[in-house]
Amino acid sequence: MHTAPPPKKALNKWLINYPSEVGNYGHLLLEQKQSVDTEIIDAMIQYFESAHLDARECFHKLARISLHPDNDEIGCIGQYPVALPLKTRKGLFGEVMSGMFTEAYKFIGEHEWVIPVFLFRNHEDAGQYIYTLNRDPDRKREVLGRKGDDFIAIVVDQEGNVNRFIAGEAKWRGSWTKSVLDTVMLGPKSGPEGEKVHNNKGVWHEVNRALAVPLGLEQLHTILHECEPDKYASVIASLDRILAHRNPDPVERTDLILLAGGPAKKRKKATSLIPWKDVPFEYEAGRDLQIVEMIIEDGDDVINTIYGGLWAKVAADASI
DNA sequence: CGCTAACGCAAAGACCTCTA
DNA sequence: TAGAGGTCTTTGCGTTAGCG
Repeated sequence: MHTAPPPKKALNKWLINYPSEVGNYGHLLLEQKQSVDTEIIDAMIQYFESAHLDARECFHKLARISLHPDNDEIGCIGQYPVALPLKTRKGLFGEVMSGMFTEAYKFIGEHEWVIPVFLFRNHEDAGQYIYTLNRDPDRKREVLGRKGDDFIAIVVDQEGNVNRFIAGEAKWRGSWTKSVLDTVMLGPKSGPEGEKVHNNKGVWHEVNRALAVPLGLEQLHTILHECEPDKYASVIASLDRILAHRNPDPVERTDLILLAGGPAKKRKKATSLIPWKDVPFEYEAGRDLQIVEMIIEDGDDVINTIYGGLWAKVAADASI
C-alpha cells in the first residue's frame, strides 16, 4: 500500500507553481526554481519507494527474489524498479509524479484525493522482465509501456463511498517544442508526401473517448480486496457497486493530463504549452479537466538519480 | 497445420534542413 | 547560426502471408 505523504516541502523548494482555474478546467504550470539537491532527491525517493512498494513485492515474489536486502546472489540483479531501462523509468516517473501532484496541489474541484495504492503491479511486462532478468542476466530488452489509463486516485465521502475518481495520462518528452506537443496531443503526422496531417491518435483522442469506468478501478478493487480488505471495506463495497453491469452506482470522472520534461530552447519563463485561459477546444469530453505541465532541466539525470537511489539506503544499512 | 519472414506499429532519441 | 520542425533510426512487439 502507498503510505508516504506527498513531499510538499521539497516540491516547494524545487518547483514554482502557476495555478489557474476556469469553469471546470484547471491548469497548473510547474517550473523548476532550482536544480535538485540531496534534500529534494531524498524526499522524492521516500515517495517513490512508497509508490512502487506494492509492485516491488509482487514482482519480487513472482521472481522469487529474497526480500532480504542483503541478498547479493544473482537474485539481486533484477530488482524492481531499479533494473528497468530508462525509457520505462520515464513512463513510471510520470505516473508517480501524477500521483504526487494530485496529493500535493489543489486540483480542479478542490477534492480530497486518495491514492490507496499505485497500480504498477498490473504492468505485466515489467513483471516478466524482472522474472526473466533474474534467470538470465543477459536478457536485457525494452519494456513495453503500460496501455490505457496511467494512474487512478479516488474521492471517498463521509460514508466511505467512492463518488469521484481522477484518471491520469502522463507524457514525458526531452524537449517540449510546439511540434513535439502537437505530435503528442494530436497524433503523429501521416498522409501523402507534402500534405501530411496529424492523424488524431494523440492524447486528446484518448482522453475524449476514455471510458466512464476504466479498467483501473477494477484493478484498484482487486488490490484492495487482496491486501487491505478490512481497512478499505467500504471503498471495496462502493467500487463493487460502481463496477456492476446492472444498475451501477454513478461515479464522476476527472481527467488529468501531465506533460513533463525539458523546455524548448527558446521557452520563456512562465509560459504554458496548453492555453490556460479557456478549456482547450480539442477537449470534447466535457468532464472536469486538470492539466499539469512540469518543466524541468536535466530530467534524465533527475529520473536516474531517483530510480538509482530507490532502496539503496536499505541495502546499504543491511550490509553494515 | 504450424513455423517463420516480412511488414506494420509505436515510442523516443538522433540527425538533418530550413528559417528568423 | 541557433533553434525549431520534420524525418530517420532504433528497438521490440504483434499480425499476417506464404511455405514446407
